[in-house]
Amino acid sequence: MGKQLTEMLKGTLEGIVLAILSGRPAYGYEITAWLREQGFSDIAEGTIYALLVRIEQRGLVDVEKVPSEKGPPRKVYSLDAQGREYLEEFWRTWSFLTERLEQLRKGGNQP
Amino acid sequence: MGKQLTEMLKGTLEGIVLAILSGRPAYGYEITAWLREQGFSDIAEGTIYALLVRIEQRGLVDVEKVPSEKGPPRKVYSLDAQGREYLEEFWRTWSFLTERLEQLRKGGNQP
DNA sequence: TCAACTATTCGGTGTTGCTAGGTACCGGTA
DNA sequence: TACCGGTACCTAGCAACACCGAATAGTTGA
Repeated sequence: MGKQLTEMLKGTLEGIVLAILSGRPAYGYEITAWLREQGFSDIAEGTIYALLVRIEQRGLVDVEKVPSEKGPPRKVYSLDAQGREYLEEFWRTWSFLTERLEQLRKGGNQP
Repeated sequence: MGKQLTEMLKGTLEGIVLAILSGRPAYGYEITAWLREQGFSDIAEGTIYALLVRIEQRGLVDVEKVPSEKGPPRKVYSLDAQGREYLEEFWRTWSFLTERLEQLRKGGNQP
């Protein structure tokens, strides 16, 4: 899509990945591939891996190394309690934003 | 709200301001005050001014200096044709994002 | 052996919002 | 007069994030 999406993803991509992990555990390569299928065609692999490192360091996920049949071992991430809490806060913040933008879109903008 | 909102605003704040200007011309101080009323309580003034400079340099807005009764002259910004086009693309990108996130929130996440 | 796929990592870059100041003009008050 | 608060704008330095490009490493099949 372009540069606008890149900037919008700042802050939301983290929530997206956490939301994915709230469904079930997953590893980086898998997440990247899935996102591409969903239309996030130009998401960089490096971006996802860096994000995963970040949320791991913040203690939002548990990690387990699992051998793969076809390649190097996978690092499988799963949401922990703190991650679930953080995800809920993410949804609240997201709702706040979407509500304001919905208002603006409807033309309810009287500054 | 916190750090999550700060990151989310990257990319969307620009659209928000453009959307405001699509309603009617406005100046920085006014926009900041209005956003604070709308719940964006911790938006920094400097952020808005820097953003306005940016969109001006990109040719998305017209600027007019208007004297004020109580203070220095105001710089009143209004959306031009290119800005309107850019705003439409913003809405398309925004729709794309919200649709994916709506899906994820509903639990339609099978990575 | 070489290519292709799987899987992760890393350094450097550009954009963005925040912090924390500063400048300047005006009206009211002590 | 001197000073403060409200109005209005600007700026330099910082941190966080996504992207780019490349490297590394294991497995399978031609």
